[in-house]
Amino acid sequence: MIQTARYHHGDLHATLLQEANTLLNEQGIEGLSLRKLAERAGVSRTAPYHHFRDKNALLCALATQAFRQLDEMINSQLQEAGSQEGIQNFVREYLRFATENPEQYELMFGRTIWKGGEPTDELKTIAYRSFRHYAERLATLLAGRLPARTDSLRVAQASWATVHGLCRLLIDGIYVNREDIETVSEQSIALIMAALSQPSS
Amino acid sequence: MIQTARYHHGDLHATLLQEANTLLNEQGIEGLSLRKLAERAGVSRTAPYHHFRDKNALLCALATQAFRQLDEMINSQLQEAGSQEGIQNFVREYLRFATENPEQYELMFGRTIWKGGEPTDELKTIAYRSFRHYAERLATLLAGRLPARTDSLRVAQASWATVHGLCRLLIDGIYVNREDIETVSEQSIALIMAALSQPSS
DNA sequence: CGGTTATTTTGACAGTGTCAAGATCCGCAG
DNA sequence: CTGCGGATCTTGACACTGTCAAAATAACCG
Repeated sequence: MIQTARYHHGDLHATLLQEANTLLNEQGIEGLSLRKLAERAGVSRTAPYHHFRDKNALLCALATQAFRQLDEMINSQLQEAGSQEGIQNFVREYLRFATENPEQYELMFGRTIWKGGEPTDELKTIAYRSFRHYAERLATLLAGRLPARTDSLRVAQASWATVHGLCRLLIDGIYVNREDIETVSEQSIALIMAALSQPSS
Repeated sequence: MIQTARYHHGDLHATLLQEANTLLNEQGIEGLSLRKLAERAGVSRTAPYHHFRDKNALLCALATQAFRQLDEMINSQLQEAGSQEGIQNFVREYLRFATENPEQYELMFGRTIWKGGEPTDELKTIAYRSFRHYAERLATLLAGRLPARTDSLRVAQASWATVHGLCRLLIDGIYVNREDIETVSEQSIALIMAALSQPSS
């Protein structure tokens, strides 16, 4: 895509991203080191530094990719089905995305990027866009059906928190077993749906 | 408590835990290194290894402490107020606990312990106990008011996921700003309450 | 007092991210 | 075609991490 680098290696930039992704999925975020990555790409330890300012930049680029994927999923999922079924399908797809790519999800929403090293502007943009698409969709769905002093943005945040929290519990294996995914997911969906149908004070 | 260690240092075991806690709160989990810790305690780098098998054991002990604190809070919060107000107060207290001690919360529920190094049996026990106390309380509250084929355990997991998810978003600063805590918290509480009042299929 | 044991230290090793300097190679101006 | 500038890559180094082995020290118990 980007026309950089067809010198020694060919296209290190792309190779690094690709190799980093497989390394991430194989060994998790804590097993992803620049030196291992460089070795896999067949270059010296410091070669990646000419394509990414530091490790944080590499991780942000990786997360950006994943968010683009997520954003696509959100859009295609929420575009059709004007009713609440669209939301339900979105939640199911979101959970599938997270549980099938736990390491990517961890990278996207984990503290490594958002607390440790500052997230790139590009990453912040795409990350917020995903949420905004969901929030906007929810807003049109709830239009006029919300009691006074209830912002649809808040509903979007609260419901996202529900799904996000479930993902974290599932991925890290806390309080929710892997085999209970189905049941708990449906219960969480019911939780959100109840709030959408019967918004209380 | 444990009668070990009144030799050279006095009580290294306790000192390490204490100093680790302040170091955790000061610099976060990624700033907590055994060497820094040892230096603060005034001992050599490898001295801690005679009180904790490895870094993971130290972190687990730290998390265990925090969970004991959380469990106490849960019990005192859910004991009184038989109605739903008890739940509401619990959620508010939980959010306060997490946002006031973000590093501890991260340690308790973060991937460092639950994914990276295996959690201690002691930690697993106390961690699950906290959740169980909440689940049991919720069960008596929902007794008889749940539609068939709806397990109260699932409701407990789903609602915990909501609060947990909100904590993560708040702490890591994703999608929810620090200044929106109040509003989003109330919205999340409303979300849970709606589900408790009007449990759908 | 002496020996066993718990505790602490020193030395070392592999691994990490990152910087500084030098080497190498491509593309483009002359 | 030649040579130069800049992009790309490598080597060497530094500080930091967790952890092990072996030696040193101090406490306790008989």
